[in-house]
Amino acid sequence: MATILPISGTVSSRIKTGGNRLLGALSPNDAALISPYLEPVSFTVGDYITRAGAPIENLCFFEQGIAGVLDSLDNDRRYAVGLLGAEGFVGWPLLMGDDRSPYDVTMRAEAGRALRIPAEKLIAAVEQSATLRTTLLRFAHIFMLQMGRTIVSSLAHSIERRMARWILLYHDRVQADEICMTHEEFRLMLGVRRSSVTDALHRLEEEQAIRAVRAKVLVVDRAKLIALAGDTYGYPEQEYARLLA
Amino acid sequence: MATILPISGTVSSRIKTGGNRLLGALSPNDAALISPYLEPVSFTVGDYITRAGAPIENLCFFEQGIAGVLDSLDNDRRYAVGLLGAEGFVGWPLLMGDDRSPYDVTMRAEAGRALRIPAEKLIAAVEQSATLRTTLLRFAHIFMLQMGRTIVSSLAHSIERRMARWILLYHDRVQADEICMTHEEFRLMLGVRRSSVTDALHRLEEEQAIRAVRAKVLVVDRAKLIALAGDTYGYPEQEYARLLA
DNA sequence: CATGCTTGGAACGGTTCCGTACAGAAACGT
DNA sequence: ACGTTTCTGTACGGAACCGTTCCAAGCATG
Repeated sequence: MATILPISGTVSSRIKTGGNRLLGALSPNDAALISPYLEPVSFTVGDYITRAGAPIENLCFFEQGIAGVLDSLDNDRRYAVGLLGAEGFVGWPLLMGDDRSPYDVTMRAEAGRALRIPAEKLIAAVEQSATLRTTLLRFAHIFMLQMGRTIVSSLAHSIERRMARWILLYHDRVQADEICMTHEEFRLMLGVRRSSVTDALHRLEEEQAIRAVRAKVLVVDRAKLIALAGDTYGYPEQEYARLLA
Repeated sequence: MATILPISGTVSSRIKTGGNRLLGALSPNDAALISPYLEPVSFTVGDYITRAGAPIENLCFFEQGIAGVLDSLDNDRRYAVGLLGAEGFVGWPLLMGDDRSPYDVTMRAEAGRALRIPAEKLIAAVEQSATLRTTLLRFAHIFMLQMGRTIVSSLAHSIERRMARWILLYHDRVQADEICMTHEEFRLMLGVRRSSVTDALHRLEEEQAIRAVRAKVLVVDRAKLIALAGDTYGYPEQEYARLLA
Protein backbone atom coordinates (compact mmCIF):
# COMPACT_ATOMS: atom_id res chain seq x y z
CA MET A 1 0.00 0.00 0.00
CA ALA A 2 2.92 2.32 0.54
CA THR A 3 4.47 2.46 -2.90
CA ILE A 4 2.55 3.32 -6.00
CA LEU A 5 2.94 0.63 -8.59
CA PRO A 6 2.13 1.30 -12.20
CA ILE A 7 -1.31 -0.15 -12.73
CA SER A 8 -2.35 -1.29 -16.18
CA GLY A 9 -6.06 -0.45 -16.16
CA THR A 10 -8.36 -0.47 -19.14
CA VAL A 11 -7.59 2.56 -21.24
CA SER A 12 -10.72 2.79 -23.28
CA SER A 13 -12.51 5.95 -24.22
CA ARG A 14 -9.96 8.29 -22.67
CA ILE A 15 -9.22 11.71 -24.02
CA LYS A 16 -5.83 11.49 -25.62
CA THR A 17 -5.25 14.72 -27.50
CA GLY A 18 -2.79 17.09 -25.92
CA GLY A 19 -4.69 20.24 -26.75
CA ASN A 20 -8.27 21.26 -26.29
CA ARG A 21 -10.69 18.92 -28.04
CA LEU A 22 -13.25 21.60 -28.74
CA LEU A 23 -10.71 23.80 -30.48
CA GLY A 24 -9.50 20.73 -32.32
CA ALA A 25 -12.99 20.14 -33.65
CA LEU A 26 -13.20 23.60 -35.22
CA SER A 27 -12.93 24.14 -38.93
CA PRO A 28 -9.74 25.95 -40.04
CA ASN A 29 -11.75 29.07 -40.69
CA ASP A 30 -13.35 29.07 -37.25
CA ALA A 31 -10.05 28.32 -35.58
CA ALA A 32 -8.47 31.24 -37.42
CA LEU A 33 -11.13 33.56 -36.03
CA ILE A 34 -10.10 33.03 -32.44
CA SER A 35 -6.57 31.66 -32.42
CA PRO A 36 -4.92 35.09 -32.71
CA TYR A 37 -6.40 35.96 -29.32
CA LEU A 38 -5.71 32.73 -27.49
CA GLU A 39 -3.16 33.12 -24.76
CA PRO A 40 -1.75 30.26 -22.70
CA VAL A 41 -2.37 30.37 -18.97
CA SER A 42 -1.75 27.90 -16.19
CA PHE A 43 -3.38 27.16 -12.89
CA THR A 44 -2.52 25.25 -9.78
CA VAL A 45 -4.94 23.16 -7.76
CA GLY A 46 -7.40 25.37 -5.95
CA ASP A 47 -7.02 28.36 -8.26
CA TYR A 48 -10.21 30.09 -9.23
CA ILE A 49 -10.94 30.31 -12.93
CA THR A 50 -14.08 32.33 -12.27
CA ARG A 51 -15.90 33.50 -9.17
CA ALA A 52 -19.64 33.33 -8.72
CA GLY A 53 -21.23 36.67 -9.50
CA ALA A 54 -18.16 38.12 -11.18
CA PRO A 55 -18.30 39.46 -14.74
CA ILE A 56 -16.98 37.04 -17.35
CA GLU A 57 -13.93 38.75 -18.77
CA ASN A 58 -12.21 35.74 -20.28
CA LEU A 59 -13.05 32.26 -21.48
CA CYS A 60 -10.71 29.37 -20.84
CA PHE A 61 -10.26 26.39 -23.13
CA PHE A 62 -8.49 23.77 -21.07
CA GLU A 63 -5.64 21.70 -22.38
CA GLN A 64 -4.88 19.90 -19.18
CA GLY A 65 -6.39 19.54 -15.76
CA ILE A 66 -9.86 19.37 -14.35
CA ALA A 67 -12.12 22.28 -13.56
CA GLY A 68 -14.82 21.83 -10.98
CA VAL A 69 -17.98 23.88 -11.33
CA LEU A 70 -19.18 24.65 -7.84
CA ASP A 71 -22.40 26.03 -6.48
CA SER A 72 -22.43 27.35 -2.96
CA LEU A 73 -25.12 27.29 -0.33
CA ASP A 74 -25.46 29.58 2.66
CA ASN A 75 -22.08 31.05 1.71
CA ASP A 76 -20.19 28.15 3.19
CA ARG A 77 -21.11 24.70 2.03
CA ARG A 78 -20.11 24.15 -1.56
CA TYR A 79 -21.02 21.37 -3.93
CA ALA A 80 -19.91 20.41 -7.40
CA VAL A 81 -22.54 20.57 -10.11
CA GLY A 82 -20.17 19.40 -12.82
CA LEU A 83 -16.70 18.76 -14.11
CA LEU A 84 -14.85 19.59 -17.27
CA GLY A 85 -11.40 19.29 -18.78
CA ALA A 86 -9.77 19.45 -22.18
CA GLU A 87 -13.07 18.61 -23.83
CA GLY A 88 -14.58 21.97 -23.00
CA PHE A 89 -14.25 25.52 -21.83
CA VAL A 90 -15.30 27.78 -19.03
CA GLY A 91 -17.42 30.86 -19.60
CA TRP A 92 -20.32 29.49 -21.65
CA PRO A 93 -22.91 31.68 -19.90
CA LEU A 94 -21.52 34.51 -22.01
CA LEU A 95 -22.79 32.73 -25.10
CA MET A 96 -26.15 32.33 -23.47
CA GLY A 97 -26.74 35.96 -22.73
CA ASP A 98 -25.32 36.23 -19.25
CA ASP A 99 -22.31 38.44 -18.64
CA ARG A 100 -21.68 37.11 -15.14
CA SER A 101 -20.59 33.70 -14.01
CA PRO A 102 -23.19 31.97 -11.85
CA TYR A 103 -20.64 29.55 -10.45
CA ASP A 104 -17.27 29.30 -8.83
CA VAL A 105 -14.96 27.35 -11.05
CA THR A 106 -11.76 26.00 -9.50
CA MET A 107 -8.89 23.77 -10.48
CA ARG A 108 -9.11 20.23 -9.15
CA ALA A 109 -6.92 17.15 -8.98
CA GLU A 110 -3.93 18.47 -10.89
CA ALA A 111 -2.36 21.62 -12.28
CA GLY A 112 -4.05 22.94 -15.38
CA ARG A 113 -3.17 24.58 -18.63
CA ALA A 114 -5.63 26.52 -20.74
CA LEU A 115 -5.91 28.87 -23.65
CA ARG A 116 -7.58 32.07 -22.62
CA ILE A 117 -9.47 34.49 -24.83
CA PRO A 118 -10.96 37.86 -23.90
CA ALA A 119 -14.76 37.85 -23.77
CA GLU A 120 -15.23 40.56 -26.35
CA LYS A 121 -12.99 38.79 -28.86
CA LEU A 122 -14.96 35.60 -28.57
CA ILE A 123 -18.27 37.40 -28.85
CA ALA A 124 -17.02 39.09 -32.00
CA ALA A 125 -15.93 35.73 -33.40
CA VAL A 126 -19.22 33.93 -32.83
CA GLU A 127 -21.04 36.85 -34.44
CA GLN A 128 -19.03 36.16 -37.56
CA SER A 129 -19.37 32.40 -37.58
CA ALA A 130 -22.52 30.42 -36.91
CA THR A 131 -20.63 27.14 -36.90
CA LEU A 132 -18.23 28.41 -34.24
CA ARG A 133 -21.13 29.45 -32.09
CA THR A 134 -22.85 26.12 -32.56
CA THR A 135 -19.76 24.15 -31.62
CA LEU A 136 -19.32 26.09 -28.42
CA LEU A 137 -22.99 25.88 -27.53
CA ARG A 138 -22.88 22.16 -28.11
CA PHE A 139 -20.40 21.86 -25.30
CA ALA A 140 -22.67 23.86 -22.99
CA HIS A 141 -25.48 21.54 -23.97
CA ILE A 142 -23.45 18.48 -23.12
CA PHE A 143 -22.45 19.96 -19.81
CA MET A 144 -26.15 20.31 -19.17
CA LEU A 145 -26.60 16.63 -19.90
CA GLN A 146 -23.90 15.86 -17.37
CA MET A 147 -25.80 17.93 -14.80
CA GLY A 148 -28.95 16.00 -15.56
CA ARG A 149 -27.21 12.73 -14.91
CA THR A 150 -25.80 14.13 -11.70
CA ILE A 151 -29.33 14.82 -10.53
CA VAL A 152 -30.49 11.37 -11.45
CA SER A 153 -27.58 9.60 -9.84
CA SER A 154 -27.92 11.57 -6.63
CA LEU A 155 -31.58 10.58 -6.47
CA ALA A 156 -31.23 6.94 -7.39
CA HIS A 157 -27.83 5.66 -6.33
CA SER A 158 -25.86 4.91 -3.21
CA ILE A 159 -22.71 6.79 -2.31
CA GLU A 160 -20.57 3.95 -3.62
CA ARG A 161 -22.16 4.00 -7.06
CA ARG A 162 -22.14 7.77 -7.28
CA MET A 163 -18.47 7.73 -6.34
CA ALA A 164 -17.77 5.27 -9.14
CA ARG A 165 -19.32 7.74 -11.55
CA TRP A 166 -17.25 10.69 -10.36
CA ILE A 167 -14.05 8.68 -10.49
CA LEU A 168 -14.87 7.91 -14.12
CA LEU A 169 -15.48 11.55 -14.90
CA TYR A 170 -12.08 12.35 -13.41
CA HIS A 171 -10.44 9.43 -15.12
CA ASP A 172 -11.68 10.60 -18.51
CA ARG A 173 -9.98 13.91 -17.98
CA VAL A 174 -6.53 12.96 -16.74
CA GLN A 175 -3.80 11.31 -18.75
CA ALA A 176 -3.10 8.55 -16.25
CA ASP A 177 -4.85 5.97 -14.10
CA GLU A 178 -3.67 7.85 -11.08
CA ILE A 179 -6.05 10.51 -9.85
CA CYS A 180 -5.08 12.92 -7.12
CA MET A 181 -7.97 13.49 -4.83
CA THR A 182 -8.46 13.55 -1.13
CA HIS A 183 -11.53 12.41 0.71
CA GLU A 184 -12.39 16.02 1.20
CA GLU A 185 -12.46 16.45 -2.57
CA PHE A 186 -15.06 13.73 -2.86
CA ARG A 187 -17.19 15.57 -0.36
CA LEU A 188 -17.70 18.37 -2.87
CA MET A 189 -19.35 16.02 -5.29
CA LEU A 190 -21.14 13.59 -3.05
CA GLY A 191 -22.26 15.95 -0.35
CA VAL A 192 -21.59 13.42 2.40
CA ARG A 193 -19.46 13.40 5.48
CA ARG A 194 -15.81 12.55 5.10
CA SER A 195 -16.00 9.18 6.80
CA SER A 196 -18.66 8.05 4.37
CA VAL A 197 -16.13 8.71 1.63
CA THR A 198 -13.64 6.52 3.45
CA ASP A 199 -16.13 3.70 3.70
CA ALA A 200 -17.21 3.92 0.07
CA LEU A 201 -13.59 3.95 -1.10
CA HIS A 202 -12.94 0.83 0.92
CA ARG A 203 -15.87 -0.90 -0.67
CA LEU A 204 -14.67 -0.01 -4.15
CA GLU A 205 -11.26 -1.28 -3.16
CA GLU A 206 -12.68 -4.58 -1.95
CA GLU A 207 -14.33 -5.01 -5.30
CA GLN A 208 -10.94 -4.48 -6.95
CA ALA A 209 -12.25 -1.51 -8.92
CA ILE A 210 -9.71 0.94 -7.55
CA ARG A 211 -6.85 1.22 -5.14
CA ALA A 212 -6.66 4.12 -2.77
CA VAL A 213 -3.47 5.50 -1.37
CA ARG A 214 -2.98 8.75 0.45
CA ALA A 215 -4.54 11.58 -1.56
CA LYS A 216 -4.72 9.38 -4.65
CA VAL A 217 -7.07 6.98 -6.35
CA LEU A 218 -5.73 4.41 -8.79
CA VAL A 219 -8.17 3.14 -11.36
CA VAL A 220 -7.71 -0.61 -11.57
CA ASP A 221 -10.84 -1.86 -13.26
CA ARG A 222 -12.57 0.75 -15.34
CA ALA A 223 -15.20 -1.66 -16.60
CA LYS A 224 -16.26 -2.40 -13.06
CA LEU A 225 -16.64 1.28 -12.32
CA ILE A 226 -18.77 1.70 -15.42
CA ALA A 227 -20.96 -1.18 -14.33
CA LEU A 228 -21.41 0.41 -10.92
CA ALA A 229 -22.21 3.84 -12.34
CA GLY A 230 -24.85 2.26 -14.55
CA ASP A 231 -26.81 4.57 -16.79
CA THR A 232 -25.53 7.64 -15.02
CA TYR A 233 -22.27 7.37 -16.92
CA GLY A 234 -21.85 7.30 -20.65
CA TYR A 235 -24.70 9.19 -22.21
CA PRO A 236 -23.20 12.69 -22.16
CA GLU A 237 -19.89 11.26 -23.35
CA GLN A 238 -21.66 9.49 -26.19
CA GLU A 239 -23.48 12.65 -27.17
CA TYR A 240 -20.21 14.55 -27.15
CA ALA A 241 -18.85 12.06 -29.66
CA ARG A 242 -21.96 12.35 -31.81
CA LEU A 243 -22.12 16.13 -31.87
CA LEU A 244 -18.46 17.07 -31.73
CA ALA A 245 -16.68 14.33 -33.64
CA MET B 1 -59.97 18.09 5.62
CA ALA B 2 -62.76 17.10 3.29
CA THR B 3 -63.80 20.39 1.75
CA ILE B 4 -61.43 22.70 -0.01
CA LEU B 5 -61.73 26.15 1.46
CA PRO B 6 -60.40 29.14 -0.39
CA ILE B 7 -57.04 29.87 1.14
CA SER B 8 -55.64 33.37 1.04
CA GLY B 9 -51.91 32.68 0.72
CA THR B 10 -49.24 35.19 -0.05
CA VAL B 11 -49.35 36.00 -3.73
CA SER B 12 -45.92 37.45 -4.21
CA SER B 13 -43.64 36.88 -7.15
CA ARG B 14 -46.11 34.79 -9.12
CA ILE B 15 -46.29 34.78 -12.86
CA LYS B 16 -49.45 36.67 -13.78
CA THR B 17 -49.37 37.21 -17.51
CA GLY B 18 -51.73 35.09 -19.51
CA GLY B 19 -49.36 34.47 -22.36
CA ASN B 20 -45.81 33.28 -22.54
CA ARG B 21 -43.41 35.54 -20.67
CA LEU B 22 -40.51 34.87 -22.98
CA LEU B 23 -42.50 35.90 -26.03
CA GLY B 24 -43.74 38.87 -24.08
CA ALA B 25 -40.15 39.96 -23.49
CA LEU B 26 -39.35 40.05 -27.19
CA SER B 27 -39.02 43.28 -29.12
CA PRO B 28 -41.79 43.93 -31.67
CA ASN B 29 -39.37 43.09 -34.47
CA ASP B 30 -38.33 39.78 -32.96
CA ALA B 31 -41.91 38.89 -32.17
CA ALA B 32 -42.85 39.62 -35.76
CA LEU B 33 -40.22 37.16 -36.95
CA ILE B 34 -41.85 34.19 -35.32
CA SER B 35 -45.46 35.06 -34.61
CA PRO B 36 -46.66 34.15 -38.11
CA TYR B 37 -45.65 30.58 -37.43
CA LEU B 38 -46.95 30.21 -33.91
CA GLU B 39 -49.83 27.83 -33.66
CA PRO B 40 -51.84 27.21 -30.49
CA VAL B 41 -51.81 23.69 -29.13
CA SER B 42 -53.11 22.17 -25.94
CA PHE B 43 -52.11 19.26 -23.78
CA THR B 44 -53.63 17.26 -21.02
CA VAL B 45 -51.79 15.94 -17.99
CA GLY B 46 -49.43 13.16 -18.97
CA ASP B 47 -49.13 14.17 -22.61
CA TYR B 48 -45.66 14.05 -24.05
CA ILE B 49 -44.35 17.27 -25.50
CA THR B 50 -41.16 15.56 -26.62
CA ARG B 51 -39.72 12.07 -26.27
CA ALA B 52 -36.14 11.33 -25.36
CA GLY B 53 -34.11 10.60 -28.46
CA ALA B 54 -36.70 11.90 -30.88
CA PRO B 55 -35.89 14.64 -33.39
CA ILE B 56 -37.03 18.09 -32.35
CA GLU B 57 -39.65 19.04 -34.90
CA ASN B 58 -41.39 21.77 -32.97
CA LEU B 59 -40.74 24.12 -30.11
CA CYS B 60 -43.42 24.90 -27.56
CA PHE B 61 -43.83 28.21 -25.77
CA PHE B 62 -46.15 27.51 -22.88
CA GLU B 63 -48.96 29.81 -21.91
CA GLN B 64 -50.39 27.65 -19.21
CA GLY B 65 -49.49 24.50 -17.39
CA ILE B 66 -46.31 22.91 -16.15
CA ALA B 67 -43.93 20.83 -18.19
CA GLY B 68 -41.73 18.35 -16.40
CA VAL B 69 -38.36 17.56 -17.92
CA LEU B 70 -37.63 13.93 -17.15
CA ASP B 71 -34.52 11.83 -17.42
CA SER B 72 -34.91 8.09 -17.32
CA LEU B 73 -32.68 5.43 -15.87
CA ASP B 74 -32.59 1.77 -16.84
CA ASN B 75 -35.61 2.42 -19.03
CA ASP B 76 -37.98 2.37 -16.13
CA ARG B 77 -37.26 4.69 -13.24
CA ARG B 78 -37.72 8.29 -14.23
CA TYR B 79 -36.75 11.43 -12.40
CA ALA B 80 -37.42 15.09 -12.99
CA VAL B 81 -34.40 17.25 -13.72
CA GLY B 82 -36.43 20.42 -14.00
CA LEU B 83 -39.70 22.21 -14.44
CA LEU B 84 -40.95 24.99 -16.65
CA GLY B 85 -44.13 26.84 -17.46
CA ALA B 86 -45.19 30.04 -19.13
CA GLU B 87 -41.77 31.55 -18.45
CA GLY B 88 -40.06 29.32 -20.98
CA PHE B 89 -40.21 26.94 -23.85
CA VAL B 90 -39.37 23.38 -24.74
CA GLY B 91 -36.88 22.51 -27.44
CA TRP B 92 -33.85 24.59 -26.49
CA PRO B 93 -31.37 21.87 -27.45
CA LEU B 94 -32.12 22.86 -31.03
CA LEU B 95 -30.57 26.26 -30.36
CA MET B 96 -27.56 24.55 -28.85
CA GLY B 97 -26.72 22.42 -31.82
CA ASP B 98 -28.63 19.27 -31.01
CA ASP B 99 -31.45 18.17 -33.27
CA ARG B 100 -32.75 15.54 -30.86
CA SER B 101 -34.35 15.94 -27.49
CA PRO B 102 -32.31 14.37 -24.70
CA TYR B 103 -35.30 14.29 -22.38
CA ASP B 104 -38.86 13.24 -22.08
CA VAL B 105 -41.01 16.28 -21.45
CA THR B 106 -44.51 15.71 -20.16
CA MET B 107 -47.41 17.77 -18.93
CA ARG B 108 -47.78 17.89 -15.16
CA ALA B 109 -50.28 19.16 -12.62
CA GLU B 110 -52.77 20.72 -15.01
CA ALA B 111 -53.76 20.94 -18.64
CA GLY B 112 -51.49 23.09 -20.72
CA ARG B 113 -51.68 25.53 -23.57
CA ALA B 114 -48.73 26.45 -25.72
CA LEU B 115 -47.75 28.18 -28.91
CA ARG B 116 -45.95 25.82 -31.20
CA ILE B 117 -43.50 26.72 -33.95
CA PRO B 118 -41.81 24.39 -36.45
CA ALA B 119 -38.13 23.88 -35.80
CA GLU B 120 -36.97 25.16 -39.17
CA LYS B 121 -38.97 28.37 -38.81
CA LEU B 122 -37.41 29.12 -35.47
CA ILE B 123 -33.94 28.35 -36.71
CA ALA B 124 -34.49 30.72 -39.61
CA ALA B 125 -35.70 33.40 -37.23
CA VAL B 126 -32.74 33.23 -34.85
CA GLU B 127 -30.40 33.41 -37.81
CA GLN B 128 -31.97 36.72 -38.65
CA SER B 129 -32.02 38.16 -35.17
CA ALA B 130 -29.24 37.98 -32.63
CA THR B 131 -31.44 39.45 -29.92
CA LEU B 132 -34.06 36.77 -30.46
CA ARG B 133 -31.43 34.09 -30.16
CA THR B 134 -30.03 35.63 -27.00
CA THR B 135 -33.42 35.87 -25.36
CA LEU B 136 -34.13 32.22 -26.02
CA LEU B 137 -30.70 31.09 -24.92
CA ARG B 138 -31.10 33.07 -21.73
CA PHE B 139 -34.01 30.87 -20.82
CA ALA B 140 -31.94 27.75 -21.44
CA HIS B 141 -29.26 29.25 -19.24
CA ILE B 142 -31.70 29.87 -16.44
CA PHE B 143 -33.04 26.37 -16.73
CA MET B 144 -29.46 25.25 -16.23
CA LEU B 145 -29.31 27.32 -13.06
CA GLN B 146 -32.43 25.56 -11.85
CA MET B 147 -30.75 22.23 -12.49
CA GLY B 148 -27.72 23.33 -10.51
CA ARG B 149 -29.88 24.17 -7.55
CA THR B 150 -31.62 20.84 -7.87
CA ILE B 151 -28.26 19.13 -7.52
CA VAL B 152 -27.32 21.18 -4.50
CA SER B 153 -30.62 20.70 -2.75
CA SER B 154 -30.58 16.96 -3.32
CA LEU B 155 -27.12 16.80 -1.78
CA ALA B 156 -27.70 19.07 1.15
CA HIS B 157 -31.33 18.97 2.17
CA SER B 158 -33.84 16.61 3.71
CA ILE B 159 -36.87 15.39 1.83
CA GLU B 160 -39.05 17.89 3.61
CA ARG B 161 -36.97 20.87 2.55
CA ARG B 162 -36.56 19.63 -0.99
CA MET B 163 -40.29 19.15 -1.18
CA ALA B 164 -40.82 22.73 -0.07
CA ARG B 165 -38.67 23.83 -2.98
CA TRP B 166 -40.57 21.82 -5.58
CA ILE B 167 -43.90 23.05 -4.28
CA LEU B 168 -42.63 26.59 -4.77
CA LEU B 169 -41.52 25.82 -8.31
CA TYR B 170 -45.00 24.50 -9.04
CA HIS B 171 -46.65 27.38 -7.24
CA ASP B 172 -44.79 29.90 -9.37
CA ARG B 173 -46.21 28.31 -12.48
CA VAL B 174 -49.88 27.90 -11.69
CA GLN B 175 -52.43 30.65 -11.33
CA ALA B 176 -53.77 29.49 -7.99
CA ASP B 177 -52.66 28.34 -4.56
CA GLU B 178 -54.09 24.96 -5.37
CA ILE B 179 -51.65 22.56 -7.00
CA CYS B 180 -52.79 19.24 -8.37
CA MET B 181 -50.24 16.61 -7.59
CA THR B 182 -50.33 13.13 -6.23
CA HIS B 183 -47.71 11.59 -4.00
CA GLU B 184 -46.55 9.66 -7.02
CA GLU B 185 -45.86 12.95 -8.76
CA PHE B 186 -43.54 14.01 -5.97
CA ARG B 187 -41.64 10.80 -6.39
CA LEU B 188 -40.46 11.96 -9.79
CA MET B 189 -38.71 14.91 -8.26
CA LEU B 190 -37.57 13.62 -4.93
CA GLY B 191 -36.62 10.11 -5.91
CA VAL B 192 -37.97 8.66 -2.69
CA ARG B 193 -40.53 6.03 -1.90
CA ARG B 194 -44.14 7.07 -1.89
CA SER B 195 -44.61 6.80 1.86
CA SER B 196 -41.76 9.20 2.46
CA VAL B 197 -43.74 11.71 0.45
CA THR B 198 -46.72 11.15 2.71
CA ASP B 199 -44.61 11.73 5.79
CA ALA B 200 -42.96 14.86 4.44
CA LEU B 201 -46.31 16.31 3.41
CA HIS B 202 -47.60 15.70 6.92
CA ARG B 203 -44.64 17.52 8.39
CA LEU B 204 -45.19 20.51 6.10
CA GLU B 205 -48.83 20.45 7.09
CA GLU B 206 -47.98 20.45 10.80
CA GLU B 207 -45.89 23.52 10.21
CA GLN B 208 -48.90 25.18 8.59
CA ALA B 209 -46.99 25.72 5.37
CA ILE B 210 -49.43 23.79 3.22
CA ARG B 211 -52.59 21.75 3.37
CA ALA B 212 -52.83 18.48 1.57
CA VAL B 213 -56.02 16.94 0.29
CA ARG B 214 -56.41 14.08 -2.09
CA ALA B 215 -54.30 14.72 -5.18
CA LYS B 216 -53.87 18.38 -4.24
CA VAL B 217 -51.56 20.61 -2.29
CA LEU B 218 -52.77 23.98 -1.05
CA VAL B 219 -50.12 26.57 -0.43
CA VAL B 220 -50.93 28.24 2.87
CA ASP B 221 -47.73 29.97 3.88
CA ARG B 222 -45.45 30.68 0.99
CA ALA B 223 -42.93 32.50 3.15
CA LYS B 224 -42.50 29.44 5.29
CA LEU B 225 -41.86 27.30 2.25
CA ILE B 226 -39.24 29.77 1.06
CA ALA B 227 -37.55 29.65 4.43
CA LEU B 228 -37.47 25.87 4.30
CA ALA B 229 -36.11 25.77 0.77
CA GLY B 230 -33.34 28.14 1.80
CA ASP B 231 -30.83 29.10 -0.83
CA THR B 232 -32.04 26.42 -3.18
CA TYR B 233 -34.98 28.61 -4.15
CA GLY B 234 -34.82 32.09 -5.53
CA TYR B 235 -31.58 32.49 -7.38
CA PRO B 236 -32.71 31.24 -10.81
CA GLU B 237 -35.91 33.23 -10.44
CA GLN B 238 -33.93 36.35 -9.60
CA GLU B 239 -31.65 35.82 -12.59
CA TYR B 240 -34.68 35.42 -14.81
CA ALA B 241 -35.87 38.82 -13.67
CA ARG B 242 -32.45 40.35 -14.24
CA LEU B 243 -31.89 38.92 -17.71
CA LEU B 244 -35.42 38.82 -19.09
CA ALA B 245 -37.16 41.80 -17.55
C1' DC C 1 15.03 15.82 15.17
C1' DA C 2 10.92 18.23 16.94
C1' DT C 3 6.85 20.20 15.51
C1' DG C 4 2.65 21.08 13.19
C1' DC C 5 -0.51 20.20 9.40
C1' DT C 6 -3.04 17.39 6.36
C1' DT C 7 -5.02 13.14 5.47
C1' DG C 8 -7.03 8.77 6.60
C1' DG C 9 -9.15 5.03 9.73
C1' DA C 10 -12.24 3.59 13.16
C1' DA C 11 -15.89 3.76 16.40
C1' DC C 12 -20.31 5.36 18.86
C1' DG C 13 -25.21 6.12 19.05
C1' DG C 14 -28.80 8.33 16.59
C1' DT C 15 -31.57 9.60 12.67
C1' DT C 16 -33.35 9.38 8.24
C1' DC C 17 -34.95 6.83 4.86
C1' DC C 18 -35.85 2.38 2.58
C1' DG C 19 -38.58 -1.89 1.13
C1' DT C 20 -42.51 -3.98 1.88
C1' DA C 21 -46.95 -4.82 3.02
C1' DC C 22 -51.68 -3.94 4.14
C1' DA C 23 -55.87 -1.39 4.64
C1' DG C 24 -58.92 2.57 4.40
C1' DA C 25 -60.77 6.36 1.65
C1' DA C 26 -62.02 8.74 -2.31
C1' DA C 27 -63.09 8.90 -7.10
C1' DC C 28 -64.64 6.39 -11.25
C1' DG C 29 -67.10 3.44 -14.51
C1' DT C 30 -71.06 0.94 -15.66
C1' DA D 1 -75.58 0.56 -6.49
C1' DC D 2 -71.57 -1.84 -7.04
C1' DG D 3 -67.06 -3.26 -7.99
C1' DT D 4 -62.71 -1.28 -9.54
C1' DT D 5 -59.09 1.73 -9.65
C1' DT D 6 -56.47 5.36 -7.72
C1' DC D 7 -54.76 7.65 -3.95
C1' DT D 8 -53.45 7.91 0.78
C1' DG D 9 -52.22 6.51 5.66
C1' DT D 10 -49.64 3.51 8.61
C1' DA D 11 -46.58 0.20 10.44
C1' DC D 12 -42.47 -2.93 10.72
C1' DG D 13 -37.64 -4.16 10.70
C1' DG D 14 -33.48 -3.04 8.53
C1' DA D 15 -30.06 -0.52 5.95
C1' DA D 16 -27.69 3.64 4.86
C1' DC D 17 -25.95 7.49 6.37
C1' DC D 18 -25.03 11.22 9.82
C1' DG D 19 -22.45 14.01 13.52
C1' DT D 20 -19.02 13.58 16.38
C1' DT D 21 -14.86 12.34 18.38
C1' DC D 22 -10.39 10.37 18.87
C1' DC D 23 -6.20 8.60 17.05
C1' DA D 24 -2.65 7.27 13.72
C1' DA D 25 -0.06 7.86 9.66
C1' DG D 26 2.21 10.60 6.20
C1' DC D 27 4.39 14.85 4.95
C1' DA D 28 6.53 19.42 5.24
C1' DT D 29 8.98 22.75 7.77
C1' DG D 30 12.46 24.56 10.48
